[in-house]
Amino acid sequence: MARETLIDSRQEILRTAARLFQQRGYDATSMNDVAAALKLSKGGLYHHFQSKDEILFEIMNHAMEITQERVLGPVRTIADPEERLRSLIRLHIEVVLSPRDREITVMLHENHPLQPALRKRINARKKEYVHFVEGLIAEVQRTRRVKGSVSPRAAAFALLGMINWIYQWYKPEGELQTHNLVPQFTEFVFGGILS
Amino acid sequence: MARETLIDSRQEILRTAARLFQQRGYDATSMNDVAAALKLSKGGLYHHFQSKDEILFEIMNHAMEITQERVLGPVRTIADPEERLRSLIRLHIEVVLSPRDREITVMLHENHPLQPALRKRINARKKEYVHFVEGLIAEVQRTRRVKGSVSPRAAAFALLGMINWIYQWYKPEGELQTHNLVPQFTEFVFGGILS
DNA sequence: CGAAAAACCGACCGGTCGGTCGGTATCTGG
DNA sequence: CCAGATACCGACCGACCGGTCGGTTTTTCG
Repeated sequence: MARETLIDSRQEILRTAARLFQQRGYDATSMNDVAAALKLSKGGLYHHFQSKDEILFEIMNHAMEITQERVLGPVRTIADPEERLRSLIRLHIEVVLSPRDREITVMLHENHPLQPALRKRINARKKEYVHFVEGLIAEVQRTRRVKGSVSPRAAAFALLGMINWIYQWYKPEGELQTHNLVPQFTEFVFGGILS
Repeated sequence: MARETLIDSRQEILRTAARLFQQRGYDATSMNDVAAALKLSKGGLYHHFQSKDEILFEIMNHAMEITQERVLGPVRTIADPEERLRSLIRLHIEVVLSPRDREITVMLHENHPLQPALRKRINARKKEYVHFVEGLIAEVQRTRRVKGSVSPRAAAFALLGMINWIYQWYKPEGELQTHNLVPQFTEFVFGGILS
């Protein structure tokens, strides 16, 4: 079972690294820190990954896969466009706030440290997602026969901005929590502050 | 004019440092980089600032002052609440996108590197701003007699998120530019995607 | 003009960083 | 049980980082 354990090790390293990167930031976290948190030496850590860059890239890639599986996947099965958008908002918020998935926050925050070649690959996947949201919004507007003073593109960026920014201010012990954040942000998207 | 030139020097250093921090990130920019960009030696740079921390803190402080002067100041003179909010949205977007004010982007992105004591002071000023927006939204909802399914607090975070996130995707050469971004985001805030 | 103050230089310091490498322990399949 | 592969260790490397300091140039102003 060499193959399996190697994959498992890599996954566990990525999980721990993602946690540390989110807590202290990528640059402020040394490979020694990551190794120590795994009760490993730095040399041992380099047995599994070639570079710090590779770890960050894999974390971000994993984050995109999580988005694919936990947001896009479920959402695509929903027929009604409006319900599809509502679900996307809820699932996206849940993924951003999930304490299990620190990869997402790392992906949202740490683009700079990635070397250009790898960053381009991540950005390409991000663009796909924006396009999906844009198309979904356009579909909702069409079915509702909206005159559409807000272009789907601008609306998509606005929607993703308000959700992706959550990690900057969210405190689990605060008054705004997942269960009341989701309905309120959903209402905001559909009707603004005057709904 | 010793006093004046010293202040000017500091301001110029802050401007250059902010530019570099925004382009390469705070951690990836060394004090040598900053000094070189100013045609200065590292020793000469340390004649004006005690530490890299201090520079980052001053940049962020400056960013808050810019917000105060260019957004809150003008906005306060407007009597009508709805018009006040519309102006705030426009001015805030313009400040985020202004190529002159890189301090804003640095403040938005680089909270982690700041040492806790200084970070708390910046966060306090940020909170004030959120409160102001929250109050303004509440006022608009009151004058419009909205039943208010979206709390002013959630709406304020949504509004600030969609605007503060702009720096993550905005490209000056893209199809979405300041002049069409402002009206569309404004519409989005007041009426969501169905307006 | 001249002296004090401000601005600046560049060599240097301790420390840490990402990454390497030769060797050892541990595990696995025959 | 043994041999080969895998996992891991820990000492080490060169580079660079933030920051210091003694000395030199430039500016200011009486």
